[in-house]
Amino acid sequence: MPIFAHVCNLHNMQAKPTIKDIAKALNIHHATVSRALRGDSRISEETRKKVMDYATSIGYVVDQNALNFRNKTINNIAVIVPNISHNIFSSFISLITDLANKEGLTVSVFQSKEQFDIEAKVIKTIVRQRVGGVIASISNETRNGKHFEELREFGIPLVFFDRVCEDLNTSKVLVDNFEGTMQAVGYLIEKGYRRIAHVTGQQAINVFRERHQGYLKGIELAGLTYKESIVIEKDFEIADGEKAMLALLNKDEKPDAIFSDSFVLSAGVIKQCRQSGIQLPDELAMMTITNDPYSSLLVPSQTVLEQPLEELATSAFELLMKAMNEASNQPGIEIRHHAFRLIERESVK
Amino acid sequence: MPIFAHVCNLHNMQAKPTIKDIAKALNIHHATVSRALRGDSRISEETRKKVMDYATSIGYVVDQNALNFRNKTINNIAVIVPNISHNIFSSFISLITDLANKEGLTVSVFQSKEQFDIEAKVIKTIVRQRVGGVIASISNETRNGKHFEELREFGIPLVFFDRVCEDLNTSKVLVDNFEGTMQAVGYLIEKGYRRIAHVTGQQAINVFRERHQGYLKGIELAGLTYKESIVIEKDFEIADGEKAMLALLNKDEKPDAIFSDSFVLSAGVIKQCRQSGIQLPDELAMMTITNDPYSSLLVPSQTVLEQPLEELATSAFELLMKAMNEASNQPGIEIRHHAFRLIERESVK
DNA sequence: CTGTTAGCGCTTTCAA
DNA sequence: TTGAAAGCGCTAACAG
Repeated sequence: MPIFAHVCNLHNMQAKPTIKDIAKALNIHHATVSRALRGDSRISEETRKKVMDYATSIGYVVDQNALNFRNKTINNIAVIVPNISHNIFSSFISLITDLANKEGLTVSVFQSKEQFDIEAKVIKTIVRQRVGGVIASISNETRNGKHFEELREFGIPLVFFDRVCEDLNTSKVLVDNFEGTMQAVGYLIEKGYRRIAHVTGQQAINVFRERHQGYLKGIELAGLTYKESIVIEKDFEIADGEKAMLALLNKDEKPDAIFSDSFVLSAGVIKQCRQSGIQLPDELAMMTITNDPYSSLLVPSQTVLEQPLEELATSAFELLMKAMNEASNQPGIEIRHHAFRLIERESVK
Repeated sequence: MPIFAHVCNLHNMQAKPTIKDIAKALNIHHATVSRALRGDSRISEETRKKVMDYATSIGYVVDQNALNFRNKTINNIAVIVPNISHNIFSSFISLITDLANKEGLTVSVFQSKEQFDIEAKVIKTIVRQRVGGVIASISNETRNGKHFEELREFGIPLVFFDRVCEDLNTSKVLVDNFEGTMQAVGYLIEKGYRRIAHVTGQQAINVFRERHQGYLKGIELAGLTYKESIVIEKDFEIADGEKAMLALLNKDEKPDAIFSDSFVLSAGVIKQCRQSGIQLPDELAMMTITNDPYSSLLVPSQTVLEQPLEELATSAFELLMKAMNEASNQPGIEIRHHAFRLIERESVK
């Protein structure tokens, strides 16, 4: 239960000047003030200047809430991610914020903490807020998109990125997980590795399933037999990477390369290798999805498949703007795919 | 110039049910509906149930915008940070988001990108939005808090954290930079280091100035003479850390320990050391402010002064709530200090 | 060029 | 226990 009031009470604050205050002071009608302020061409230059000057002098600032309310317009969007503090999501939010602000939109952030219940609650909040649009990446626990339907009912456009609800007919921004992983596995094989293991996530989530399928395809294409994978079910922590590596080391046949679906997991793998005395990259090669700012600082520096975050954010924002500027009866669904970029470093020899 | 419309046009979307729709369908007055929905005790149980059931059946959701507008209340807060994607800030935002959502408040995020002009623009946007309150950490370029004054004029409470405007009489949440750094330098001296250099930021910003003063005090207390510092003026990048280290190596007397004000800078220092063949930690000890999730993964793992982020976020949020629930004529300013926590790892022997 | 009027969705007096 | 009326700040249609 909230320990503070739900909302900020502004009743006893000094009154902020409104167009009516300006109108009264200048002996004109507040509609005229409104028009002058918005630069309506029919207003005389004289009146316009008078209004502008007075408005500035008393520190008038338009009330965006009243404006939105009156016009049935909304100037903010919501971003829902599993975890705001994870670099990939905070970088994404940073990019979206810049794009949105440039368009006069503000950005509200929400996180599901990888929990379905929180995600559902967040959506309810967003509907109440009547935001203009939503960009979302789903939680690990999410199995279908029913809870997102309410957005559509309220005409709130929705764009998914990266982790998506496949059962929902909305715009989506995706990375070519299957292709990328398959090629990455091919790259490792080309470099001479033969026992490649895959550390991945929930197979119910599109990104991890596609990557695993890409991994299997890559192995199959090369006619190899070794395939081992460790699936981390919950949120990725460093400890999960350690455990995954330990599990792989305890198998009869040990891997000579790891393909990891996350920087955090790779960090754990490295940690475990240090503890187990495995020499990197000599005894074990590593390849990771996502180019974290610190991928190049690990020892050995990590060869990665970089997600083109800027492209993802730009696409997601463009698709959302498209949806927001369209009538709700013209869906205008679009699905965009972006390719990974291979960055070669020391973790693969 | 924006390439999209500034706002989302909802005119041609299906109408969302309002209390009037419910009233009409049930042949009662919309005021009654309003009361029933909010559980007003004067409404008969029969009417209440009828209204509730019908509201649910047609998917009625209160319009928070209209509510805020009508009640002159606001249920969202803004957070301004230099850069959303920097771990310390995204972690902070993550914590604030959780606290705020628990109170029924949403969080809008803004970033200054370390630029004064953007910071000033962001504040104007926030005033227009009439948010309920603001939590901010200032940009490297900010020299005074004049541009924040408008918030006060509009009765919008403001709480600073970490990097603050010292000329502004607002609530602030601070870390004991002077004390912490002084003690950290003492710790290094105790470990036998005698030539400790400081890699820091803009001395106009409270945190960096206080840390540098703490550094100097620590040196002075031990009666040492070596003091070298490199000041990074702009946003911290890995390259800045590299350059700083290079500069220190080119001095006549080389340091035997580095005290770095940022994880990113430390990352650069390590990189440069590798390039210059400096053995860490044997030839050079390192100590860093901020316990990044990856501090322990660097080689050598980094001994750090951890900022108690959770405490900072909790304090900042509490102070903001306090300010939001008070009349604007009762300032209720409070300044809270939090201590660093020393985490010993391998970078100091 | 400017004033009048009405109303967005909701709550809150004041009556009944 | 419910209805009627007013109004938050702003804009837009209509009139002049």
